[in-house]
Amino acid sequence: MSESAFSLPDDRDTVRRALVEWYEEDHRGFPWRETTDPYEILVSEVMSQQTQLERVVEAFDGFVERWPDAERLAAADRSAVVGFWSDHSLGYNNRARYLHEAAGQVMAEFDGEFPETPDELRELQGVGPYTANAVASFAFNNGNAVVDTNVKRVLHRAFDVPDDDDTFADAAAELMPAGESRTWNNAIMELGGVACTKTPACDDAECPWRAWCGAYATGDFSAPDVPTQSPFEGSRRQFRGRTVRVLGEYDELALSELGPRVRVDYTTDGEHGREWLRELLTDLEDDGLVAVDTDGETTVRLRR
DNA sequence: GTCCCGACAG
DNA sequence: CTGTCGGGAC
Repeated sequence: MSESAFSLPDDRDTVRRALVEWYEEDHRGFPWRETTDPYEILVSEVMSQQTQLERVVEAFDGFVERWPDAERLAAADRSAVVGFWSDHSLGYNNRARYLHEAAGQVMAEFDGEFPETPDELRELQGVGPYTANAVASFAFNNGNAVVDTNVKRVLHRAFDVPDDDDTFADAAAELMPAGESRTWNNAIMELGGVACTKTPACDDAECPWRAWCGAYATGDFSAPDVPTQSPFEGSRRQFRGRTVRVLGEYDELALSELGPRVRVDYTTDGEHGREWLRELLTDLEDDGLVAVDTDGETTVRLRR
């Protein structure tokens, strides 16, 4: 934390209070905002990574109903968890595996007692800096300032924080009122989610920071670059996803049965044939999502 | 096409 | 530090 390359308002308490009051006045009522159970919070956070929140709600309710705690998730077959993930179109099937593994870690490494600090939470599979602070905050009110794309956009626009991860972390930490990570992190992400959106809704959402906001003053609402995704249609990602979805419908499938169900132009010796499929399956196997059995005719299933 | 409360492997 | 990981909604 050297020179401050940004300038937060002097009357920080006023700025903070304005946001907290705005949040408490009215905000979206997601189910994970009604609980402080660290397991449920973790589930919601992992689901929310790169997936629209509206789509997470249904999946979240179904998931915690089926696997109500870490103990029962850890005891579940991975195939069931990955199958659920796929059925609910949550994307990134690896995250289902992470969650399953993390539940096992809580049981085995933490004696069934959820870790409460960001550093300990980071030890769980699939939990990075964002998720560690989010769980510590929302479950235990014990986190640091979270920095996600929403927070970056808000800080960049409002207070000219430059597009640099360390600087964002410093600025976010400096702005957060000590000991209020639960409310604060919810509030600043809500701001980014409903007011300081890509197309800003400052007045409609009655943004509480209009009086201090650089972008609101200048009209320059440019935001930090978000890396553009390669097209999904026809991508390897798409075929991985299809493979997992198909395998979720069967106990076990031979390559010749799986291939045509994954892509219509599948022909054993063609451009996208057995060779291509084997390679795809090797990756899925390395990711711990499927199991390939080469005794006799090669068959595939979701990994238990 | 673009976006979405990131994390991990190489 | 860069590429990869799903898929629905707009």
